[in-house]
Amino acid sequence: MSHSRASEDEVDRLVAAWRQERPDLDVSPLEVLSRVSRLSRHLDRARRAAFTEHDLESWEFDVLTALRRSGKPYELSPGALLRATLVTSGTMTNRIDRLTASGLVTRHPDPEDRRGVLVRLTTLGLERVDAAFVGLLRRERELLVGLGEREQRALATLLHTLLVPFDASDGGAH
Amino acid sequence: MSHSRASEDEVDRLVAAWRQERPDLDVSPLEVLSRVSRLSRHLDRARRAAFTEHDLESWEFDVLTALRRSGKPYELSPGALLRATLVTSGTMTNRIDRLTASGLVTRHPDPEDRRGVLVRLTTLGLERVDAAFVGLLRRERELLVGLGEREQRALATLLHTLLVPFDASDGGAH
DNA sequence: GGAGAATATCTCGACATCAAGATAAATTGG
DNA sequence: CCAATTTATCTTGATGTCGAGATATTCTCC
Repeated sequence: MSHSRASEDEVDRLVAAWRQERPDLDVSPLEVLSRVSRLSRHLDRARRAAFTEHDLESWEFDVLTALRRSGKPYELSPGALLRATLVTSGTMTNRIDRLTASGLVTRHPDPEDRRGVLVRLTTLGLERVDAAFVGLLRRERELLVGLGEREQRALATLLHTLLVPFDASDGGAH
Repeated sequence: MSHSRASEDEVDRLVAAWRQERPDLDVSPLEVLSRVSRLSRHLDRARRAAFTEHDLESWEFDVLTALRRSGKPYELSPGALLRATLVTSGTMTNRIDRLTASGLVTRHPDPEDRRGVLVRLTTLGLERVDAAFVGLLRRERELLVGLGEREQRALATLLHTLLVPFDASDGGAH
């Protein structure tokens, strides 16, 4: 059985080059993980393009969606937000500052913990993130046209397996 | 047939939350693409940790490996390097400057094009990148233990399909 | 109930990246 | 063979992120 591929991607070339230069090494892990990295890189660009239509930066979208999907009253602590977005606390403080300045979120003291703060989506923030999310899904669907429904599910499952060890434990970056 | 999953990853939680909040939307693209992004993020961290053992930063490794796998005389133009690493030209200039300062590469005029420059790996650079590459492969293999050989190939093929549209066309970022 | 550890957030300085534009050389067409 | 365009690299300024440490509050447990 031959699994002929329509054409090469950059990782095919990269792996072929390594096999030439280091035939003593098994570079097969790159077939998976270099593709993940490179695809993520391309995705970032596509996402950025999708968001400019809605006057949002990628980092803004990441924070706003975390709040949006938490449900009413669209409110989370900075700590919860940094765990959701995989950035450090200093970065999150900065992001919240800027989102506050542009009127998309507000900061409130946590009534149950005086160390804490709660970040809440404003009406404007809610509108923006909902619009941008619909646009993002449309673009993402386009990126996936090469795969059938069954293949998409298979891919999701395989990625899931790789992700569990990371997400099951704590998550780092504080 | 039931494909029961051992446990949840963060994307399972994220998708479930969206289905609760926006049952009108089909968020299935996230099952694939959010996993790609998050996995890439975790990978970056793992790679960073692997490289510190060899006194290298991730960005240094990216440039040095591109040179390494190009074969003797381990020499590429800045333009070729930026296409290989998906960064902009300003970034690449900066990287080459710093790699030159730390003695891992040298810059030479291109004998065939006086606009051009060739970046060449030094002996030190070659040693470092070879050592780091072996270390990286070891770590990456550990990250893939959850998948059998057959599954890894399937995953690579599916990712390949998504990647081709990006890599077949030009690649952007100049 | 008090000392010490843990937690939550913020501050600040260093730094890598990007985007846009500058410079220089090569290529193309008339 | 010259002008216009394209290509290759570098420069510059703005910005987002990280990492380490500061501050304030809560938790643990003796």
